[in-house]
Amino acid sequence: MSDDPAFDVFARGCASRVTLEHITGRWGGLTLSALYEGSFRFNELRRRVDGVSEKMLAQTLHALERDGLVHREAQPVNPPRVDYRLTPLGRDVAERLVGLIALVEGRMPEVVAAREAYDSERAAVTG
Amino acid sequence: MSDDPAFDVFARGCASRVTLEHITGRWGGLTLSALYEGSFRFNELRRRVDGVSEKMLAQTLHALERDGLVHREAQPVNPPRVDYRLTPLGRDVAERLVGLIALVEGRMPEVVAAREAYDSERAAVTG
DNA sequence: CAGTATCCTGCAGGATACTG
DNA sequence: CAGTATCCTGCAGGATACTG
Repeated sequence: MSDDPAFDVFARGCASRVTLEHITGRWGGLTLSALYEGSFRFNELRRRVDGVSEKMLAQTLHALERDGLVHREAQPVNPPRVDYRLTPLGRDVAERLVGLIALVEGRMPEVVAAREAYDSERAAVTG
Repeated sequence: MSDDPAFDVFARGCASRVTLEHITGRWGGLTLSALYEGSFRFNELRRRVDGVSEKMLAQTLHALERDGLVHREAQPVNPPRVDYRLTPLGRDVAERLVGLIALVEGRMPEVVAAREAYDSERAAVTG
């Protein structure tokens, strides 16, 4: 469709688009960002990522582990102890994600102002 | 819950988390990345963002416009002509997004290798 | 603790038809 | 062309109970 080498991310079924969805998905980005701050156990992560269910955290961690972004280390003790941390690749990805989050957070005043302008303009038309 | 100023992104209901979801959502990221390459009309965008429906593209563009990331310019001609392009803020955000995509694309060999390792390990246990 | 298994529901999002 | 309106469905993802 295009000779631009980056264009194929827009295609459905593109392998990198799947990975991107794991990274930027509802829980993926939050989980990677949380792990950017250190190594955490399953329930520690659950507490850090507000609103995530057991099921979704497990599913998210599996996907990220499979993609080579997260390393899972299970110690054979009782009760079990499992630690999750970023791989080098995961760290590089998380770094960009954290940068994006910081950018958005820093510019929320602009976003809020834009919303107010947008809403008041619509209100003027409708009302 | 934490004194880390960046920690509140993890909280549900946090305003920046909503914007982040628009940016990284299923169609938001793809749309911003497409617009990073220039200005496009509605149906041009539809063709560029493979798989997006009219409804979802309209909805995505509304959200991004409201957040001040995309500028919509409607010319009062018949048939109508509407062009979408990034605002300065949208450009800054899209730049990071494109960087993230490039990073992931460039390191897909690692991802693929990790998947194979993960799958063969599981197959060894199950089979 | 670190998960898995099951059941269930809301809503994201697709398909289709229509409009200024 | 650039959308909106309606209807409908699959599945993301929550709640709950259970397990090694």
